[in-house]
Amino acid sequence: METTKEKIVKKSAELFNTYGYHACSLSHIMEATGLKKGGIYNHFKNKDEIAIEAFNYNYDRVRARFKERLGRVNTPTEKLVAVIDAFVSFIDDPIVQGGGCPIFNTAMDATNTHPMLKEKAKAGIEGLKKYVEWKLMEGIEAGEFSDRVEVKKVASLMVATLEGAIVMSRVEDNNDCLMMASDYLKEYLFKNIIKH
Amino acid sequence: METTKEKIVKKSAELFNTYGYHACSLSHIMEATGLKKGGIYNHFKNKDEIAIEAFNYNYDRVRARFKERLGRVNTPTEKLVAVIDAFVSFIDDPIVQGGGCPIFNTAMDATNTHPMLKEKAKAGIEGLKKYVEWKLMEGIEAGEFSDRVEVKKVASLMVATLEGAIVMSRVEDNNDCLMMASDYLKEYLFKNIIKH
DNA sequence: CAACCAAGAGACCAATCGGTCTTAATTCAT
DNA sequence: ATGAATTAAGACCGATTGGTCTCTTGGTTG
Repeated sequence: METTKEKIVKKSAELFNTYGYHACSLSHIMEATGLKKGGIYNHFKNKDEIAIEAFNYNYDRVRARFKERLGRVNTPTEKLVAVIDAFVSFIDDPIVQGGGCPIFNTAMDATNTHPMLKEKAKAGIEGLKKYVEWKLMEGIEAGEFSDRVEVKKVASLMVATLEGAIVMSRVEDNNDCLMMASDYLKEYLFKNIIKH
Repeated sequence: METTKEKIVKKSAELFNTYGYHACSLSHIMEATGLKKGGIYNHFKNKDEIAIEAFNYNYDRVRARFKERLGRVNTPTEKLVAVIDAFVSFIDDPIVQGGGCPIFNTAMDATNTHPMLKEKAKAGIEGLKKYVEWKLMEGIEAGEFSDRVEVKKVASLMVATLEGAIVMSRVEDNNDCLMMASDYLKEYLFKNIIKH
């Protein structure tokens, strides 16, 4: 069974990701959880604390999604393709509910307005990049990828492209942009990363 | 001389771009303009109207930036490179003040919270893509670019990559990500778009 | 010079914000 | 079974939100 606190974190995580920190008020959280002020502030000392835990929850979910997808496949090439597909999967994630990538959303929402949250988002994006870098390195070490691959550059590019495409697909109300980015990156992968 | 209304629009445009619609209150606008409520609501009927005009102002500035940069060069190849450089220039634009691309920012800020503004941002991003598509077509017609270039796909990819990289550079407090994206896209341009 | 008019100050408003605290009810341990 | 501790309700708080309205002021025009 899910505790009350877990329910608050989960619902808030959805709300913060959909509307952003500043557009999501305590009344929204109260309505979504069916609780009143007392029931919420019994578990958290303020809104910031909810936001932080909500971000952690979302971040853990993102990581879990990657882990799950990468667990299904074996070779470095398959794993990199799975990374791309994991990003794509955020567009119609039933939990994320058309909200896009929670890490990137938080980054944008908090950059100039919420230092604590911004640092968390920054670390999150850094984590995402490291994850891709790691998979690239594995491929190089396994001899499957060219050792001339600029690991940091490619990882940075992949994350930027996919995150940008997620946002664009969201604002355009269709998946075209994200699918094109995904196709393109896979093409790039086979042409420029994988040894032949 | 700048009218009071122009001053309000300009200052608000900066504030909205830096903090987002929901994190920017009328008090912020009052402080930035040195005006009181009466002075502001004498020119606008509500906050939304200010936001819309501020967006238009920012959008016009983005377009002007592109036009200016593209006006300096002549060949299709140079023009495409100039498009990339124009995107890059948003990272340290003195007016944008580390706020990134106003169109993309508005898109993220408004997508699930402000339908009117979202539509404007959507149209703005569409406009950006069309602009790049246009420059690609010019290059193809001039015989300078390969006619096998998938115009829509490349334009979408370029915008997504650069916009994503701008956000990432902003949250990481350095230009690395954006510069890598810029380098990469230029490389891609010379390898896969330009005829040899 | 007088009349007028647009511009801006700032008091005022209801609604909402995040947050506190008391109180009632429930659960838990003894 | 009883006492203690946890849980949530909801009244309440000051600050701030977007927005209205009245009044003063400074310039323009007849």
